[in-house]
Parts: sequence; C-alpha cells; structure tokens
Amino acid sequence: MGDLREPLRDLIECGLPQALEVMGERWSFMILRASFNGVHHFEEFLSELGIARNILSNRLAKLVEHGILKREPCADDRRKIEYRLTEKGFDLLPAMLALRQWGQKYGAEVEENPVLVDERDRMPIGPVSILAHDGRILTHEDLWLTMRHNVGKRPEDPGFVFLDGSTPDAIAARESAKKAAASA
Amino acid sequence: MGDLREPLRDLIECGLPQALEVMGERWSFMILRASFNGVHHFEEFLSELGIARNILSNRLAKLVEHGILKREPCADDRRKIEYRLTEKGFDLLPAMLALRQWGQKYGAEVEENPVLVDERDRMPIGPVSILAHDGRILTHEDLWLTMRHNVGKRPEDPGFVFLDGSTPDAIAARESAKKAAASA
DNA sequence: GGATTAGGTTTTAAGTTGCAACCAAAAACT
DNA sequence: AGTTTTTGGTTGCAACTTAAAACCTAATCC
Repeated sequence: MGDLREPLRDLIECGLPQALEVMGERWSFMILRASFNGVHHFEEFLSELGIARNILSNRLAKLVEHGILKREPCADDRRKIEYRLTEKGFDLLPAMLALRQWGQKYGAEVEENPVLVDERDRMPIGPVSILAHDGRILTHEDLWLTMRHNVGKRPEDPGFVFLDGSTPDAIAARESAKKAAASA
Repeated sequence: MGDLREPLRDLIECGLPQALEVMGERWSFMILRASFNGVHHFEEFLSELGIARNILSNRLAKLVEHGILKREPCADDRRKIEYRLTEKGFDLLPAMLALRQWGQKYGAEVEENPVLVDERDRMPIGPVSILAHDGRILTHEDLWLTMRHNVGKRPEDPGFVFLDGSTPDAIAARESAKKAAASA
C-alpha cells in the first residue's frame, strides 16, 4: 500500500505528494475538522461524521501514525481513548481553512457555523492568504513561476513564467526542470 | 458546562464537504498542481503524473464539470485540447500552497522546484497565513471557536471555546477570576 | 496513402469502502 | 456478584473505485 505512488517519485519536487499521502485519503480532512471542533473520542467521530467504524479506525490509526493526532487512553475512564491534535496537526489549520473558505465561496450557501474568531476582538478571521516576504497579500496575478536558481534575478532573465501560463515559456520551464532533475 | 460545547457538535456547517467533493478525490490536487505549473494537455498530464489514462480522463472531466478547469479545443491543432485554470481554479492556490508548505515542513527534504516568486522582487513567497481583519497573522493559539451569534461578544459570554479543545470551564474560571479581580 | 499523435473508451484485475455482525475490556446498574 | 451497557475496536463480505493494458477515432505529418 505504501508504494502506490511509485510513478510520482520522480515528480516529487514539492511537499504536496507527502501531504496528500495522509490528507489525500477520503475522510482525513473531515476527521481533522472534527478534531478542530473539539471532537476527541471514537464514538463522537462516528456519530459526527457518519463514517463506517472500520474506516474510522483505519483513518485514526493513520493520522496517529503520521503524527497528526495523538492517541491517549483516558485517565478517568479507561475504556475511552482521546484523540488530540499534535502541533503538526494544528499546522494543518491554514490548509483546512483555505479549502473550507474556497468551498464556502463557490459551494452552497451554507452559513458557516461554528466560526473561528480572533481572540483579540472576537471578530471572524479573514481569508487565508499568500504573503510576500514583506507581508503584502499576493494573488495569483502577482506571482511568477521560476526555477530555484533564478530567485531574485531580474525579470529580463529567461525562465520566468506567469502563473497563468504564457504557453511557450511554461513548456520551457518544465523542460529545464526535468533536465535539472535528471542531471542532479 | 458540558452543554456550552454541545451546540458545536450538531450544527457543523462549512464549505469543507463541498470543497472535498472535487478536491478530495485522488489525483485532483496533483492535476491542479500540474496546471499551476503550466501543464495544459492530456498527454502532458499523463507523462507528468504517471496517472492511468482512464482516471485522468475522468478527473479532468470532473474538474471541468466543477468549473475548476476549462476545456478548449486548440486553435492550431484540432486534435489537441487545452485544459486551463478558471478563476475558480486559481482561487485554489492558497489551499494548494498551504498543503504543499505543510508537506514541505514535515515531509521530506526535497527542495521545491519550480518556485513561486513575488513578481515585485522575484523573491520566494512567504507562508500561507490566517489573517485577522486588521491584517495581523494569527496562529491557532489566537483563535476561538464560537457560534455565529456570539461574534464580537465579550468573552465572558458563554459559547467560546479554545481551538485546542480547552473546556469551557477553563475559560469560565479564567474569566470569573478576572471579574473577581476587577470588582475587588 | 500510411504512419503518428492526441485524446479518449473498454475490459478486466486489484484495491478500497461501507455495512453489519461480532468481540473484549471497563464501567454501570441491580 | 452478575448482568447490561458503553467504548473502541476487528472480521467477513458485497459494492464501488482505481489501475494497466488494449483498443478506437479523428487530425496531422511525411
């Protein structure tokens, strides 16, 4: 089961495949969301999500295995197990919120509830954003795609490509990426 | 006490399930990433991802159906089809980057390539972040979970819960300690 | 005209998911 | 003490999804 993604190996030049190895599975994000909403026990997840017992068992084990949740027997009732987010699990919050906000924007008109609020003023959080080094909010129109060795160079240099893909350059960029990977 | 968190259990409405309907499928995010990297044609996706033809066909159709990609016959070569990101597709960039950055942080020691840079200075982008209304960067420790009708209310009101699952009791205790101090 | 390319579909095997039943340990009830 | 209930599983089996390979059709190249 572990080497299902063989063909991706040569493609792994970013963290996405690693992230998807756990979070790409069905239910993983829903379980994560429940965790963020204060669900901690097996039977709670079960009734909250409507997932099958065996699948839940399997997913929780995988999330624990990957260090996203930690599994601790309850002190007061030793039948109970507590599943809690680790720091690594909490670090998935931006990813989950970004997905959720996107779903909210384009999906049905469900009114999000409960809501995450800023502790400081108890107002809802803003959109999850891509920030520049100096803190400016960037959109896809502000971004270029380039090989690592071009970072910081002047835009007249070759190898910069708009994110929305000026076609010939995009191909060139991909090809040089391939060659770079091949020669490395 | 326990029922402060009770309402959080039942009415969990948010955009996540909608988002996962498309993007929760295997390969969807990898196809999206390829799109962001300038891949536009069927055979390109095929060799780039190592996905099976039938699955790719199916996934592309689904992404088109959901308005994330648009499918256009090529003008110059009428055998070719161009798959391009729509605005809705571009809007998935924060979600994809957040996931990718998380995978990068905890996953492997792969050096990300190609890289997204800020058009302004051609420097790599910063982390995808949760922003407050005033632009401050928030972490999970700065966030509370509450029902929509509590937005903006003072924290002494019931219904605020820490994201890390601290019991409402803890908040109540903390707040009544504050009140006691204030009135004394 | 014949080979090749692009983008599929079909077929069949393998893997995954979901339901329902079963199980064991700890706690609660009587 | 003995039975019942709760909690967190596992097992077995049917239904569905994914994968690999072969096949198909239209357009383009030579």
